[in-house]
Amino acid sequence: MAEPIPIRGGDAPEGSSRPRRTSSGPYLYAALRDLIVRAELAPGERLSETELGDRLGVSRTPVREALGRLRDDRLVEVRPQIGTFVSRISPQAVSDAQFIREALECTAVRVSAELADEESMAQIEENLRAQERAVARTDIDSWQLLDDTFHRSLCDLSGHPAVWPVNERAKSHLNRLRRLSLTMPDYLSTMVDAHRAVSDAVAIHDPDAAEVALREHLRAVLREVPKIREQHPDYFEEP
Amino acid sequence: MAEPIPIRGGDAPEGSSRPRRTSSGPYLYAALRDLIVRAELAPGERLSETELGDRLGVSRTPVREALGRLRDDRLVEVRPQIGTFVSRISPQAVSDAQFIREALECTAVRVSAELADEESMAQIEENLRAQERAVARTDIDSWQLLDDTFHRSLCDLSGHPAVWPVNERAKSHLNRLRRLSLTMPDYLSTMVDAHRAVSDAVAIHDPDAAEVALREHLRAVLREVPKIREQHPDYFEEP
DNA sequence: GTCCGGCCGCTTGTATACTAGTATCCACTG
DNA sequence: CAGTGGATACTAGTATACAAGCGGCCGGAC
Repeated sequence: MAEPIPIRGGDAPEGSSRPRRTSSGPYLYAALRDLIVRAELAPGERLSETELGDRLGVSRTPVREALGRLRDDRLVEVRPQIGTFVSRISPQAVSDAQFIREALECTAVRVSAELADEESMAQIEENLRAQERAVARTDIDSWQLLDDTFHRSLCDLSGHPAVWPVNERAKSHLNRLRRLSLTMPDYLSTMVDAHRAVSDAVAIHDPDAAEVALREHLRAVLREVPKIREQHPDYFEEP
Repeated sequence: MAEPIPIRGGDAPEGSSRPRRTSSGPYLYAALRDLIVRAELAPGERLSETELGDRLGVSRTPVREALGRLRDDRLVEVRPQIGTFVSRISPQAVSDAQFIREALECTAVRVSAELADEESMAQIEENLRAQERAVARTDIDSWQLLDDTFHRSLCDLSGHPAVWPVNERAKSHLNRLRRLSLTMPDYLSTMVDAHRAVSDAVAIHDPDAAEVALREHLRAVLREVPKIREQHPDYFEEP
């Protein structure tokens, strides 16, 4: 790994005086999680608290705070006196994450289908059009952000804002898989079609159809697992 | 609050040499969460990292680790340069927690109803009998532990061990409510009856009945909210 | 050549020192 | 007497020093 600070999206723009009074923990957590999900920190890779601190321009303390949260997410494994390692992809963890995501999002979308109002649906429609534009120019990064916003909007529509953060933390394992499978050609447009199916069902206040469409869509990622495992066998756990 | 270490279940029994090499963070987290759920640390109460460290016999560092996790759970609110406070009960947070719990446990119990085997059901049956004994002698503490085990067993039966930790973290807000409402007389036996209804439905592999029974059971706690709010108005948020 | 043992460098966990920002209280001013 | 400004005693965030354990490496013995 290189030396400087490879944090995505640019680091603190406001001057170089690093010592803010607001905790940098959440920032580091998001940055490291993103690096892990993008496999820029590869599964199995060893992480050094001191080295991460140096590269990120902070001391071990906030780094440890971020690593602690990543450990709660099971994205890293901390072995005392030995080291901290990026978790390998565990089929069980992926299955569990899928279960949690389906349970939360599908339950939420049922409520959302009942509560959906014109304004929210207009926003979601706008998001869908932006997805189509991103797909047209094969802009995977933009699409992935829009995808996240889409799912989050549907979830928030249920009126339970605390659900998404929980879902997002559980979802990391799936994101990591998806990140490795996004090379497929027709993958993106298929996804957008599925999104529109869910959106349409919500718009006409049909909870059953929305749930079915969403569940089907969510399971698409799982079907990529065997291919990915074949491409990157060292990214997976032994058993 | 008193001076010494009021940690429930006794503190480290092995000698007094505190500096183990295994992190005490999870231990402190569980201990503090328990104190908050039991309202021994009252909603709105100010927590001092230094004082907690002194009372628990550790320095600020592991205390901060535990408080960070509690902050993720929204059980404490950290205001930089001001202080750390036990979160007041937020109706929105309770509603969100209820949503998450219903989504996870009800989805899990459907799978569990399909997978249930003789041995697991025998264990659950044993747990139910223990619950009845605990209720018979009005042993609330024991019952609450058994109740937790019951729900966890049903959840784990689904074959997704990672679900319960997520559910448990989200569930804290509900536990705090329940802790305040457990004074009701017939409450306990009603609960055990509801448990048995769920268990029976799972035993005969009836996902629909199991889900309905569980959902109904889970919503029982919510009905206590108005009473509790009347008894402890200062435990709740302003709006 | 092979195997065993001790040293050394690394790791995480913990304690402590330091920084900067907030609120409170009290003295001083109008 | 009322109101305001500043010293002060806190707070959390961060950096750093220290403790203790594990693993690899190297040298020596057989």
